[in-house]
Amino acid sequence: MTAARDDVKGARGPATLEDVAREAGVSRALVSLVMRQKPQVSKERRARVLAAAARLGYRPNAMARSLASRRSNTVGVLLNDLHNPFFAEITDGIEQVARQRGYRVLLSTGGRSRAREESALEAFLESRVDGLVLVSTLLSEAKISQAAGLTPVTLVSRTSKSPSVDSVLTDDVHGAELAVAYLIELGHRRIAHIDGGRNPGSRPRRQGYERAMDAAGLERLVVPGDVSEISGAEGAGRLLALDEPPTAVLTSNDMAAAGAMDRLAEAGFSVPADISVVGYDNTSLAQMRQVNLTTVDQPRVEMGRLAMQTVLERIDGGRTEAVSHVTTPTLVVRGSTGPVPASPLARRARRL
Amino acid sequence: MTAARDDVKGARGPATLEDVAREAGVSRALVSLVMRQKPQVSKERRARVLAAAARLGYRPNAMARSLASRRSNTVGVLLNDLHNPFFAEITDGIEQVARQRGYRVLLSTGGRSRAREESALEAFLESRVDGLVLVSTLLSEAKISQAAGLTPVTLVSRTSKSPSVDSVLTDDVHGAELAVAYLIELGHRRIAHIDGGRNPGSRPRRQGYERAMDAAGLERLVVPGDVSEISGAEGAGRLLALDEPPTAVLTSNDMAAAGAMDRLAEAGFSVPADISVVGYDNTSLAQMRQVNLTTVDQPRVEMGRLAMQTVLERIDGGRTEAVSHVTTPTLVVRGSTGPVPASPLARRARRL
DNA sequence: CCAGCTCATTAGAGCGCTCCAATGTTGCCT
DNA sequence: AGGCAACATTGGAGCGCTCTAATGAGCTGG
Repeated sequence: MTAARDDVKGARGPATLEDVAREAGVSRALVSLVMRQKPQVSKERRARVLAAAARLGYRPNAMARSLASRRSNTVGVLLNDLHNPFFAEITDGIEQVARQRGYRVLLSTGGRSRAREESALEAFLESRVDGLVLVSTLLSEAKISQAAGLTPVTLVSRTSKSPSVDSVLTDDVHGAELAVAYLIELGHRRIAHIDGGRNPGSRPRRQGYERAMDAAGLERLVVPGDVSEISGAEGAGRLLALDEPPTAVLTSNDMAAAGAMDRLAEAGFSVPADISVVGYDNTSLAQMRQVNLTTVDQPRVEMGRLAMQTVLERIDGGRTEAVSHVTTPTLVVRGSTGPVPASPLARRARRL
Repeated sequence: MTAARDDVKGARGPATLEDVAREAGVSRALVSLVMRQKPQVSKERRARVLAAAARLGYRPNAMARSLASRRSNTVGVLLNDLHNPFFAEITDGIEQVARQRGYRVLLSTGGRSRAREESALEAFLESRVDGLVLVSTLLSEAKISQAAGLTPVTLVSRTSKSPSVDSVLTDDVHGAELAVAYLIELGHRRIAHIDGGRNPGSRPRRQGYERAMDAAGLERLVVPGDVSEISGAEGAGRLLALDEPPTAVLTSNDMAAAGAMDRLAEAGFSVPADISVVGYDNTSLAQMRQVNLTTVDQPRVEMGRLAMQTVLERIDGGRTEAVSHVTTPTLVVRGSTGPVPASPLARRARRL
């Protein structure tokens, strides 16, 4: 009845293929065939092996399996920041495809630190994952193409010159342009941008902002920042400290926008009556009614799916030329934007 | 200059220990010793090996290493829901300790689905992780103790009768009592609870609610739900449809609270003027000024740290008796709660 | 000057699995 | 009845590493 292990030379860890073979009275190879669902096994043998395996509570050792087969059936996913809902949504897409294709997904975070991303990457490489999806990674070009030399790599929200790296992205320049164009349409002239720093995606977004401002003949107003709530708040603080604060702000992502709105509210400004705010990503955060943020949508789940498909094309399909999928962003108008206030100067005067 | 590989019988994957040994003119064992930073290696040899390894771009194969050493130096972390910031914060704590103790963390999500959690657990078990942290897991008692029989398991926000499973939790009964007591103090009598369903943590929270209501001689009002924004919104909808809606609501977590507030706003109710809302977890969500949610704080990062420490005590320290760390929740009062409205009936009349 | 040590180094046997070539076994056709 | 497919099954050689016990070198002391 009982486990039927612990017999030969005492309990030694979990049951192995060999134990199952002995228990079923067949060869190790046969058990291996059964475990891998190979067709060329007779019904009776298969049943016998399965029964023996169940009796012993056998669970294949993934390491041994990968070592021998040289495939781990696993794709590593490196997430820039677990706190940003954007990454959860990308991951949803990744997992959908992985599940349906029988792949395993292993997640790791960089915590918005390049050093931590590097060590996570190293760990994935040492584990010999079959492929890698790097989402908004902070990793250097060099590290990325080095990794790509070892295993298929797909970048999400980030580009690479390397000819062996695929990518899935959104046309962020265009996204930012959409946002700025909309603000201009609302009558805003003094439109600021809180930069996203060295985060991938931030550069094209700033470029889009600049391009749209230039095209409209408006003066650029960029303050440094990154993609966290804190930095959004700081950026807003900087803008409010100006002699002539902007009437609208485009941030580099939704979290920064939330931080900015927070700070604006704290300073007694009302959004959008006094100042309009536009985010980027259309994460669940932006969708909350309390936040109700006008933002630029990226098809996150679809991007995740695409990324997984792309990496699998190299793993299974043997594709070798780099591909780059670029999706089109759309503006989602919500309550954080409104017409330019009648007299911005009056407001400023009030504050003095 | 170049890679110096691809020589013997063509390019065959990444460099191995053996390649390095050959390159350095030493035995495989010596290279192994150097790689594992063992002290008993002479300075010159060590340098020679390191140089050879660098020259070949050698990267140890984690699978082979684990297979041979029977340790993976990796702890698997199973997260219930990547979308809930609660889990990101727990993970922060886990990673802090892992990093400082030289352990590797592998993340996996259940996506709030028991089946998916089961397959993620299975994957971890097959990979022979050295330990497991299950955060708010939906897994059955049976699966959990089965897993615990194979590797150290620490539960976060969940209990288990199994004598081989450790846990880190918050006194949720007390937390919910705090919240209800506060609402009562504000004058509320009609206080509802949107249940968290089968999610771990939800039961004690409901019990705390019930206990506090009973103690105050108030009538319980519980509607079903779970821990998502959607369910919070639905729960709020149910409550609003009552003949006599409550003047205050305690939800099972912050996300549900956000959903509920969303729905209340949609229905034209103002929070807290018409109705007070209390969440649970004090996640970053609750802290946002736009949400500004009164909630029950759990020391999330500390809980994550504790969980990792606990699992490492079994792995490294050899502890075998189960331990259970219970932290104390505190109420964080913010803007979503206020005194009971003067005439709740008037408001109701207004809606008819 | 060599026994007796210490210490760096190495050979070799696994770890648990996959995979290929080789070995039965059965059935079918002529 | 003999021969040959076709198929199920197996032995054994790895996969890349660790670990133990054994080896060899260098040193000390009597």
